[in-house]
Amino acid sequence: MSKCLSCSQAGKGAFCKFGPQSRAFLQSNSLKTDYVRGSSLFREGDRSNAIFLVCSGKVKVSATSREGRVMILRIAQAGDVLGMSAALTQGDYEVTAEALEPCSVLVLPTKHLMTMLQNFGDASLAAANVLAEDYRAAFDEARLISLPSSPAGRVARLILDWAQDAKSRSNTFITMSMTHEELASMTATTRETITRTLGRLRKDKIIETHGVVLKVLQPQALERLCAC
Amino acid sequence: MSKCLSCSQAGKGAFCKFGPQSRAFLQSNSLKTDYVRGSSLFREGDRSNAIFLVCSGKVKVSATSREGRVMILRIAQAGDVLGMSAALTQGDYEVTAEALEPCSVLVLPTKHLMTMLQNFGDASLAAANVLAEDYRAAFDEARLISLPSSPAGRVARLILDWAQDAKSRSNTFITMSMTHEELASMTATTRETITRTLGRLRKDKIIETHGVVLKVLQPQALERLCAC
DNA sequence: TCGATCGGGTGATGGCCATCACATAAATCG
DNA sequence: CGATTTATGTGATGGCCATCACCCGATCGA
Repeated sequence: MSKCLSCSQAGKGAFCKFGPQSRAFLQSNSLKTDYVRGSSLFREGDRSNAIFLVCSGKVKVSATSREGRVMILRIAQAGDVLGMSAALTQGDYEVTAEALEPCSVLVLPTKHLMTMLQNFGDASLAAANVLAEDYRAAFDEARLISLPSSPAGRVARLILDWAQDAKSRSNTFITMSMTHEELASMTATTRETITRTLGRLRKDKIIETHGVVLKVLQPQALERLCAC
Repeated sequence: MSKCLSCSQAGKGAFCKFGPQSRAFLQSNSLKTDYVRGSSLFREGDRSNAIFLVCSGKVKVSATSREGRVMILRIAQAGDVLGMSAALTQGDYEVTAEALEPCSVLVLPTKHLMTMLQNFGDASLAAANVLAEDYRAAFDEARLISLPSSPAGRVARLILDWAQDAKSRSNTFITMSMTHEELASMTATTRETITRTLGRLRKDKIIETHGVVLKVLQPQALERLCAC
């Protein structure tokens, strides 16, 4: 299996599986850029001019209200592509992408993206897959927020999603390297509620935490809490 | 300008602007189907086997929790395409699509969709645009629910979105043909809260309603309420 | 025409959680 | 190492809203 252009790993991302032609095109028309922790790849409202292929590091994708309330949509990792929707519709970025750790990113300007999509079939298929993933992420977020009736339920839902994710990597532990503040932004609640909810789950022996490691003791209890 | 295959209007949907070849392919491989009010085009969890091009009528797109809590993602109309994401990823439908009025729909089986995407460039571009729209709808929904801190704020946000939409059609009125129950499902709140919130907005002379017609008197007041 | 159903309006109540305030722990940095 | 920032924990309080209960009017179907 061919390796991803720069992830230097057999990437699972849609843009990691290009054939020789599209790969060469991507390589010669994109610019590898490094971002330090805290810097922005692009910001909500900026005119879109490129797509971003994450090669290493973690990128926080979020949207902000005028009041400063933040909604975290997802955490992108190696293999993920950011800014596709805005590039295709020639509009503004609808979200802000910010490096959570030092990141290495391939930046492909929109005009080259367009050329690539027109000339290489595998590239347009990959683009469609990227969009489908973006859609799923947004849909899952909407579902996470809408369906559970209470903040506590949303936290339970989030933990269950993580557990699912961990299990898919045959891992019994969840490594949660996010602050309570960030968790609050993902579940449309406040930091204090996150602290209290996690505390209560611990007290009730439903979860167990050791530093960043989180273990679910009673999945059914979480299911009951979120009820969705 | 060529007319949409079956909308019989200069459709604005991505699939309404096909060239002669892709149009002919679509026509000969899809099945025009009518749905009565209340019937389902497809249901959440069903195996995806086709995409649906709405030619006339309105279709409610929603997701449901096990408890029966409903999240309405959007109301699709003529020109909209449903089920694209599930078809492309060969997965299950993640939402339920239900006819709100008698609907006429073109049903294109997934295998023919795939053939079409591989053979016609304009079709794959259109598919990408459909996905981008789906993404925006889900994102907007997540944003609507996440960012305003209170149910009342979300209702205000929803009305503002409608006003925006109406203004883009140079219309000073909003025609709101949805029940309070449905509004509640769109804003993650309850019917009673919708009734009370609208009542209060009326009392405060912020909005005015006459039957299904709604008029915004003080947009700034709504902005202040939702604060996003 | 008359139930039956549905959409809408309203009161009472109680719990949850947002907000404010402050205290501690941990990490970062000079 | 001290000092400052960041992350977390916790109490008190009050308001909003989910829930339950009921009523009314309109619409629909037989």
